[in-house]
Amino acid sequence: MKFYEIFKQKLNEAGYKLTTQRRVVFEVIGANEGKHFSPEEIYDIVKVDHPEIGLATVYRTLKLFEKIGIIYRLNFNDGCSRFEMSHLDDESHRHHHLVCIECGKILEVKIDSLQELESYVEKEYSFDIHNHTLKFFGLCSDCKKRRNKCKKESTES
Amino acid sequence: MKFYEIFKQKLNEAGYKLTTQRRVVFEVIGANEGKHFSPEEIYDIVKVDHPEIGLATVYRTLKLFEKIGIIYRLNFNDGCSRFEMSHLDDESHRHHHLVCIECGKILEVKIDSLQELESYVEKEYSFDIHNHTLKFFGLCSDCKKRRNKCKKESTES
DNA sequence: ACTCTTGTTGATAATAAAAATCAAATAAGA
DNA sequence: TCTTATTTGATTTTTATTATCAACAAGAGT
Ligand SMILES: [Zn+2]
Ligand SMILES: [Zn+2]
Ligand SMILES: [Zn+2]
Ligand SMILES: [Zn+2]
Repeated sequence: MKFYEIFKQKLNEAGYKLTTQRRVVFEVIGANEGKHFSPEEIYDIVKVDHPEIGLATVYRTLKLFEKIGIIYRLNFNDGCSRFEMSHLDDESHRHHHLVCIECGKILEVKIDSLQELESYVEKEYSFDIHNHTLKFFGLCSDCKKRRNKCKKESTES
Repeated sequence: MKFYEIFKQKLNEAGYKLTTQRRVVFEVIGANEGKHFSPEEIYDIVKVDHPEIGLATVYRTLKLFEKIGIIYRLNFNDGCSRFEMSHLDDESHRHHHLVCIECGKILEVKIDSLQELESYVEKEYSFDIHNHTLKFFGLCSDCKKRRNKCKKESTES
């Protein structure tokens, strides 16, 4: 798969080193499409073949991957962040999530409308929609201006 | 406003008492439409007129309000839950949020499309969309069945 | 208004996710 | 290989949220 090449490239572009720990975490997430792992869950999988890797490193790595656009951070209101690979080679594949308020099961939806989507989902997945949430992440006009003016003292967050 | 009457009714229907603490928290949220307060922020406002009310009560009350549908819990990935009044008398008013990834500012969007919405937002708000998240909350087919069969031993979560 | 019962509260301790610390280890370029 | 800035593992710290529990108060019935 070429995901790995893109991953290495993104790391490099951002000025980060390719370490064993980062490669291993990347592989765990990449090998589990459709899953939405928490840091602890990823840590448990990583430990099997690499017991020397620490939990703190998993947290750090996930934060870094999110920052450089390798993964998405998801929130299902279950007390922790969850992560999935971002579709590096096809950004249009961004999918939506169905969260069961009873059993917590998470289903993925591969289409991108909303009005149609709701009725489609209710029928096709036999899912009773109680609520939905839509968020946009981006830059407001103020920050676009500010970002253009002062590109100098850009330090890490 | 009739919000308060609906609030009292919902509390009553669910078998909860109307306490001073609950009334005060309700008033703080109701008097701040367009805001998205964290528990701590609500606590700070509540304290001004009611220093006897404790933080734990604010957390408990918010959780209760969410459960009976008085408020929505929002997540902007800033380390805490945030809350806003649900539109009790007009459910169709559910709005969407613009979250600036730089300054954290939150803007509200009052329309309900998505494809049109994206281009509308980019122009009208001069906002660069980097990402969006859509979640549906509801019941999957399995749980609908299960819920129909065993409505007996329904205890609190 | 008084009582009784049960839900509720305030103060505090307990949890748990995530971040910070820091000496030791290591990737990557010369 | 050597150098050096980056990264890591183990651990502690931080902080949002929940649990605990005795004291308290809402609301139904008298
Ligand atoms: Zn997904
Ligand atoms: Zn379910
Ligand atoms: Zn809002
Ligand atoms: Zn901004």
